[in-house]
Amino acid sequence: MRTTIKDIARILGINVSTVSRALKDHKDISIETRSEVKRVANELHYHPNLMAINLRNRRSRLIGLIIPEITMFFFPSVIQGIEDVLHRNGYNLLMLQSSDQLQRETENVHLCTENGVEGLLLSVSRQTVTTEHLNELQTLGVPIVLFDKVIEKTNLPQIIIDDAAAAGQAVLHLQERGATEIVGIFGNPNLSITQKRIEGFRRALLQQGLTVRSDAILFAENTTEALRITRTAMQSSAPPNGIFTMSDEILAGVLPALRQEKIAIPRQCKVISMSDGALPHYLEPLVTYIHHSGYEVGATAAKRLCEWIANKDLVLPKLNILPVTLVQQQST
Amino acid sequence: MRTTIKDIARILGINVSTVSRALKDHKDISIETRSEVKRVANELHYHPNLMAINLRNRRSRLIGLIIPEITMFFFPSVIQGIEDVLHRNGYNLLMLQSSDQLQRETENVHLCTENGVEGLLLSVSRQTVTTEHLNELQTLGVPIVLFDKVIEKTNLPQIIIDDAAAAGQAVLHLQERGATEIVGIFGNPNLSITQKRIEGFRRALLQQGLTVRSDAILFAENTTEALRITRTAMQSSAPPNGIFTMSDEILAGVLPALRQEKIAIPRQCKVISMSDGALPHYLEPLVTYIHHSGYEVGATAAKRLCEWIANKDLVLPKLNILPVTLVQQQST
DNA sequence: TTGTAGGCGTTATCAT
DNA sequence: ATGATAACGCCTACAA
Repeated sequence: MRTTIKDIARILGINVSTVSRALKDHKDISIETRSEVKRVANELHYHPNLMAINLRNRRSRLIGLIIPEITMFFFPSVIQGIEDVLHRNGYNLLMLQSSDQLQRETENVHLCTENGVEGLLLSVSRQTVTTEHLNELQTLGVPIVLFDKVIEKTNLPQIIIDDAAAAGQAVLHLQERGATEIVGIFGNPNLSITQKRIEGFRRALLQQGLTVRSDAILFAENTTEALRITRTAMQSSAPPNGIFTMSDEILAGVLPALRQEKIAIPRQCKVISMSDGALPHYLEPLVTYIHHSGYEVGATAAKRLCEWIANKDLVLPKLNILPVTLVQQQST
Repeated sequence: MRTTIKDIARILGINVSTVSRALKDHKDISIETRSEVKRVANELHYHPNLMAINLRNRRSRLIGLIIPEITMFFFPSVIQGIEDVLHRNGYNLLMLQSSDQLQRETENVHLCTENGVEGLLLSVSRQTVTTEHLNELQTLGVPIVLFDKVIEKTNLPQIIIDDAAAAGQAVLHLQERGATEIVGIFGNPNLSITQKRIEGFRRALLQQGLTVRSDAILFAENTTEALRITRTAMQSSAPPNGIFTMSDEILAGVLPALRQEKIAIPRQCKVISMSDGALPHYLEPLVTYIHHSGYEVGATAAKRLCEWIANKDLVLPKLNILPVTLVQQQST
């Protein structure tokens, strides 16, 4: 049985309200009483019961985080950014995975509602196209901030990078380095980040007067598929001499594929990726990438959320677009 | 204002207890009342308040997870394993990072106590040498399971791999493949996993009659240090022809270092690592590794914890040692 | 079949 | 300076 303020009150022969106040150094309580109370509290290893406090105060100090899946790419640093900021603001993190399923995402939203989270950070699943499942939280006035994998049609604030521009910049760079036949490999096409990166990619191809091959835009749901699809592309009669990958996950398949196909990088084929800057440094050759910081995305999302919670009247800008930078290495 | 059973009761002109029971299909309540209650509950978007329920039931359905840091290696899959199992058992995950600091770890234990977690999964920081800071939770009878980065001197159950054997197996393999001058690169020496891997490494060297070089055991706190230290080793008058790395994090520095030093792998130097099996497949050449599954470690830890919570009298075995397997690739 | 009342641990309000 | 009490939302004997 854990000690409660009742226990302390009983032992000291005083009232619970006195104990409660003494514990938080309320100035009405005499110094002696305060120290007495604290002494006993210490002896009995008293710890306040947050469930009771939260119930009473109608605050949970809990923030929900729902992401598709914790892979080794991108999300670890995002979570770090989130956890750091939340911790500094006195919030705790309720971590939930949707496994890229709308149903699990919806379940998780329920859980957030029921646990009384004060805010939600959400990166949506592949199957999510509306914000309907967020209504219950929104109705309760719980701030929600989307990040990375967001939804277009919504008024919820979003923390993202300029996906289209980043993809465009990549194409430009490939061209400058001499690539003429460029292929882009993208993730799940339902995601808005995929759409935007495709759009930027395609527009850049056109603007640079580059040929838009029939296989210019390829899709891979994971690393394995990326490997397979790349090999196929390289075995075609007219293999590309420039490849853009929209994520580390895809890049991780592309490089081994090129190796298996004995393609010299960058001589026969140049490679550029979007990345948060870890994987490209482990690969051979070192891969040129458009850097977008997962940590920053997470930290910014958390920061905005905290601001919003602190001031419910605050209207966050709908878009918070983080900068990206080109890091040139050996693959281009 | 969120709807409560009171609201529903008032609207229907019945008692809250009736509502409470109707909501959970208590058989005493008439079918009509039940459906009436549910109808209204739905209309008003009723969601039970878990803070209240938990307070009343003295259960939080919350499991605390404290890890040093969410890096891209190992922990993502561990967390996946944990989340999967907990979700299946109806628990939620309170995620906390210690940033490898005992003080933050202790703070986090407090948070767990105050949030009333029903169990704790802990992978300790570099600075943690005793379980003193867990006393408050243990006193309350909250089950604690350690995993991966554990502490030797404790009775708490631990989910680990056979670290010493794994390191030994690695040495054996290096030798079989022809390495004679073997160096091991290890992480923080305070951690028990480091100690055990060193022990297994050293013992295997001796047992195989291999020379134990003065630089046989090197330490690197992170990828960058691993890179630096490897370059230094390779520049020495007698560079090793076999390297064992105890983790992906270190391996990620070693391979680029060998590349920079223009060392041919495996011809001039063979490389083997312990890994959960992602990174070795991205590197060039593909790296041979002793596979230990992060997912299994996480899932097992969570499973054991749930069993223990379900049956407090259960005495978990102190050690739960998961198997490892050798995956040979091109680097040896 | 439904209602009443007490309590989970805490705090805020009002008294004393 | 301290005490009494009600309330946060829910559940459960026990009573009716």
